[in-house]
Amino acid sequence: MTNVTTAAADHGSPGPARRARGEQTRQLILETALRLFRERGYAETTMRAIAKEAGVAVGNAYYYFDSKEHLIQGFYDRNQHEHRAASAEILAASTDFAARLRGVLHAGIDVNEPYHSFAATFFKSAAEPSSPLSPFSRESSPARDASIAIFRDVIEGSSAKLDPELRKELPELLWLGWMGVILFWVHDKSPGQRRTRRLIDGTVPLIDRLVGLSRLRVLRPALRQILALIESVRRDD
Amino acid sequence: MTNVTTAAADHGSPGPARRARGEQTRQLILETALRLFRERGYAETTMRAIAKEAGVAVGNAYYYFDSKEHLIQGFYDRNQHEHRAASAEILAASTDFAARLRGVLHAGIDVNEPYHSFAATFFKSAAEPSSPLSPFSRESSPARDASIAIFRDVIEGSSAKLDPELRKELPELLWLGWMGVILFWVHDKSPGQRRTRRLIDGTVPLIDRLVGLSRLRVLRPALRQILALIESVRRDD
DNA sequence: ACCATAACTTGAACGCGTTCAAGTTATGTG
DNA sequence: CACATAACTTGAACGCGTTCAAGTTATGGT
Repeated sequence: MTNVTTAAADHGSPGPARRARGEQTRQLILETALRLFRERGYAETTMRAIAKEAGVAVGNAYYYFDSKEHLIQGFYDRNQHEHRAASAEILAASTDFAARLRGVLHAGIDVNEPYHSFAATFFKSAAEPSSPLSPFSRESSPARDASIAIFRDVIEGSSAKLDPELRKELPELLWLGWMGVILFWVHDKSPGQRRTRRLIDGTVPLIDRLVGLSRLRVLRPALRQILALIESVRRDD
Repeated sequence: MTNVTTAAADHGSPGPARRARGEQTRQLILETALRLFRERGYAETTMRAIAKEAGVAVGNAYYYFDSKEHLIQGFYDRNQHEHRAASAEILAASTDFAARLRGVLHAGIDVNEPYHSFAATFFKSAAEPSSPLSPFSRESSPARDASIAIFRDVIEGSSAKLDPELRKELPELLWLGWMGVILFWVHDKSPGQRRTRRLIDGTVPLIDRLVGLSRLRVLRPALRQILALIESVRRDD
């Protein structure tokens, strides 16, 4: 809200005439924070501990990050990139829609797996609608768009033939499903989160069949109805 | 965790040889808290303010409630009862499955409507898997079971004919869908949350049709596959 | 009636996230 | 080179949720 804070928020995208020192300190604080989160958990890591470990004053951390929660955004960005990279390999290997979708979903779980124990701890931050960490918030729209783009790739590069109207909506729908999988995963306490794996393996064939059916003329009215529903619910914010 | 705290937790179900004074204080604190939440919002209401307004020491509130979040459970219970009462009227009016389901969902939104602005504030508490406020937690299983029972009534009292296997699973599935509607509602900033209303009105006919289709012999294998998926995902915790 | 014990109540104190007025350091300009 | 200004850094202080040792009050057994 203050001038200082607004200026600090700009650090996200490195401008042209930016001092190097600031970015360095920012990275130092972020990496120290993520390391301590991994080692001790989110709630158990205090801002004082982060500052002390990074060798700066506690107020300095608040110059670069609006709050403790905002440090998590760095974690999101990192995992997002890892998911994209892991997905690229899978998408290069096959053109079968089901195989592509299944691979991308499993890759997403793989990437997040090491953080399962403390992902739950800060997941609540993401659930609050007003929080900038919410996957539906404006502040996470870059990350959201990047994530939706992965699912667009799943469809575009696949040999699956589907209704053109559905094709436009499907990436966002798959992303929504992915959020559901994440929600399930966070609550999944089974060893290795194998219930989440089973959920993916069981759901993908159903989606695959449904998507294939979308071109049948008999089902056209039903499909239009569903698409109209989505459109009507999306209207006005 | 301490003896005192454990004893306090027992107050939820009034024992036989319980002192009246304690229950009175408990109610006083809870009602004061809910009133202040409504007036000022959850985050803006401090435990000190609740204690002061109720005329007790702050430590006394912690004798009856493990934490500030636990005060919300009282809010849940109250709304749960209101939903049940509002649903009873609707369920007495019609035996049509779609009308019953639609009515119960709208009634649920009606009951929660006055609290929309601050429901979002404490919704994050419910999203954390480890939180006792999570709808999936063991501590909320009584409230969850009561909520599922409403959807069982929707089905049992309806004239809809459906596959017996599906009939067993459907109440819990509808409850899960209801949680999804609530999640949508919490994020819904449209005036009067009319997008949520549209979501309900658009989804209910689809569910109705799907449920009706469940008895068709051609779709039997697909249905069995879905039920098997649910079963496999439910296994082991 | 008496007292041991459980039920209840108190408020100071702790550690936390966060703020901010005051400092220090680097940079671009004359 | 000097100096005004923006960038950065500091740590004490604030209000919060929560804890707990110490009190007070009511109850059941004798």
